[in-house]
Amino acid sequence: MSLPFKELSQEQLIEINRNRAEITFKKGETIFKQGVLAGHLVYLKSGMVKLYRENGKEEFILSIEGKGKLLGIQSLFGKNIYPYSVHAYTETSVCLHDLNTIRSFIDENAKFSAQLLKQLGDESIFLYDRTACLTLKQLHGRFADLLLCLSLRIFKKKKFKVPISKKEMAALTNMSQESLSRVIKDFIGDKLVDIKGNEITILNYEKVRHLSMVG
Amino acid sequence: MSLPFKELSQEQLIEINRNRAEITFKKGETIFKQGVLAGHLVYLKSGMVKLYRENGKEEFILSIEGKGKLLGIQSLFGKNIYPYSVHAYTETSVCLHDLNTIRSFIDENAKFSAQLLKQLGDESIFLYDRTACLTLKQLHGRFADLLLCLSLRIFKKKKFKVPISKKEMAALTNMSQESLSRVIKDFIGDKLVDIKGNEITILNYEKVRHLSMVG
DNA sequence: ATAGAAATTTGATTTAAATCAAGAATATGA
DNA sequence: TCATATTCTTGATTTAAATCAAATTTCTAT
Repeated sequence: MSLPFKELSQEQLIEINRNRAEITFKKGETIFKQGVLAGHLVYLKSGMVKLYRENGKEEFILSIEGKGKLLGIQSLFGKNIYPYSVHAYTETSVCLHDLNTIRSFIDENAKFSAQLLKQLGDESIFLYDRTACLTLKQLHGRFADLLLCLSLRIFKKKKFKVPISKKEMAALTNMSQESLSRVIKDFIGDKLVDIKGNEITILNYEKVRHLSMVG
Repeated sequence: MSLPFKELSQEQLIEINRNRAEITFKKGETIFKQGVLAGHLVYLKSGMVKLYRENGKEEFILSIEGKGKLLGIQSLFGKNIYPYSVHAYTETSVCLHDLNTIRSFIDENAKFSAQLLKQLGDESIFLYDRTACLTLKQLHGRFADLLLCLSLRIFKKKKFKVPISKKEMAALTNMSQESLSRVIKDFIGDKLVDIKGNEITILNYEKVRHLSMVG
């Protein structure tokens, strides 16, 4: 259960259970699409997704998210549309919570509101760092950041299977596929990581973190 | 008065007036600094500021803001420190609102909370676009975006005096000073803008907008 | 297992933009 | 006012990374 929901009363929990739907998306499916009227707050129960912004034919990946993330808080008030699209990298289970029910909880339960504010605030701060990373760092620093994100934020392990292609990793770090290939070659050569198929093992956190720092 | 404050009751308005301070910062002063314990929500009454993130010796400008902006919402819950620094480009008047008073309003007034959530949500969406702009567009597109931002968001005029140096504009658009010089030369040559000293006039919105679109 | 397709790697070339270096313009101050 | 510093512009050069092109590996389906 996500933090905001921990603040709900018994009755509110009953209410929310009445107004929720559990859905499983298959790998590759779109969970929701930017610009569509927002009807639900989406809680990620399991799986891995990307949030991305579509401008014309270009797509810009905002973040990757896993279990526990709450999507769509931005659409509660103001323009009632989803500000980004969400794509399932893997099979992904979600709970859909009716936005009107959520709004009624904000009316009734200040601690719930406070937790939503905290989630949104944390999201902003995360995005500050991601933006700074993408604009100030160069190839090796950006890839180091991706490794740290996958290892620390998503999988919470030093060895993990990534469900995404190299092409997708290149998009995430905002570089070309070919550049990513070369960066990975360097990382393996320097014994920072081991990559076998889609399994990544981080061999030297210190050096990866250092590269992330210096850019 | 900022939108969230419009939702306050008579008593809450009295309460907030008891717990606020009006301060004027001089050009060049720091309004608050990233990492410092956050004590206030800061309302910009007038002036122009930049929000920037400091990582080591590098600085990354998140946004420029003017009259009406509410700063520090991210620090209400969770880590109680300011996530960015704020620098006054011009003389700037602010109202400082004690964070504990604000927190008590969230307890009491759901509409106030809703407005804060809206502000934070809008901020996220703004940042999505800024990040996409800085990473996907090239020099001319980024400068076009700066012009639109200054003209539409900050000054709300097509002719305005910018209180910042070219060097600062270069930092804002994440390019070198020299590149900015060349871009400006092109813009003037193509009659998109007229620049006399620190006074900018947008001559052709259509073309500026087009450059912003195509990158 | 094998052909064909798709993804990935590698090397060569190009390109956008940074840096370097010098000169011009503007501001500052005794 | 003139001298000095600072900011800004312009051209030449370098550099990081993209693109292009081809080869290699991996995946897929018959």
